[in-house]
Amino acid sequence: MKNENKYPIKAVAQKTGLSVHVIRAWEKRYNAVVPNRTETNRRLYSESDIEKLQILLKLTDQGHNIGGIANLSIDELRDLVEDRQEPRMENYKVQREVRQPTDPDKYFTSCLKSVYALDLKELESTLYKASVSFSQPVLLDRIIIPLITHIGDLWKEGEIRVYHEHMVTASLRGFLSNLIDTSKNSESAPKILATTPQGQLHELGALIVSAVASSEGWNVTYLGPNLPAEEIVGAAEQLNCKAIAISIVYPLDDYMLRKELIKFKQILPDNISLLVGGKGARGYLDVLEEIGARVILDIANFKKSLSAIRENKYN
DNA sequence: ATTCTGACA
DNA sequence: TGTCAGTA
Repeated sequence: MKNENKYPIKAVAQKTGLSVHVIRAWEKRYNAVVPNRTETNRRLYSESDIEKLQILLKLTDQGHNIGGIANLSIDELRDLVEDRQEPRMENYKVQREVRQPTDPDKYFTSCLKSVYALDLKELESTLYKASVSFSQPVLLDRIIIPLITHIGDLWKEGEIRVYHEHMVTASLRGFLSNLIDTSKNSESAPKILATTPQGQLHELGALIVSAVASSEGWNVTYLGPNLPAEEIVGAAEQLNCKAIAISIVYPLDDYMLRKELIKFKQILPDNISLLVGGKGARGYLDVLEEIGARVILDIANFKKSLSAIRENKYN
């Protein structure tokens, strides 16, 4: 009857928001959480292990040093968390309930259900709830991006209809643009343009890019999908952008798109970086190399390119 | 494919 | 805290 050790370290990382490295480091350095092991030496965490890690994260976010609190018991840690604005109020009941459903996976699943049901209201309301429950990185990495890539896969396999994708697009366009302009304030922030090239109607990838760039501190202008190269470059020049991000989904070998991409080589000023991402980008590696574009294969990659561009003053 | 340890930035 | 190497 010992079924308490269910979670491999990656699952724990996802549920807590800590990286697997930090989880191991806290164990090695402070014995914060010392899980059981499998016969092959892999860590297996219990529910209470996870709960302790969640509380530790909360406390370190509040300014506590991990070294000072790592050895405390779960109960002692709980006490530290509760003393806040209204220390002697009896809302500890409420606190318990709010803490439990804090799993991004649940929101992701719920969003997906809404898509199948074509329930736009439900989808938007779930997204909204998620946006107030999680930090922007968690929201993007654990809910929005998985949702979009999942929808993309389903669409490619013919599991869903065009109108499903349109619904998600419509809903996320509004939602993400909120996310984007609430955080773009600084005049000094580097500017980036996000769009899809002519012929590319699927804008979800460009929306992700916009959201990620925004969360990385860029001033994002989202132009919507299906724009000719001249227009994209023109807008980027007028806005004085350091970078242009375009997203390509399909097909993998579109002659018109190749032509369109080559135009960039002629009209793109060399002080503007061109970033090209999306599942479809792989089909155009040769052209992209020729026009000097950076190919973006995943979000982590994209973030790195963004900071690289920001560093190099001359791009 | 995932995780583990240890070294290093 | 992140990343890389070399294993199991």
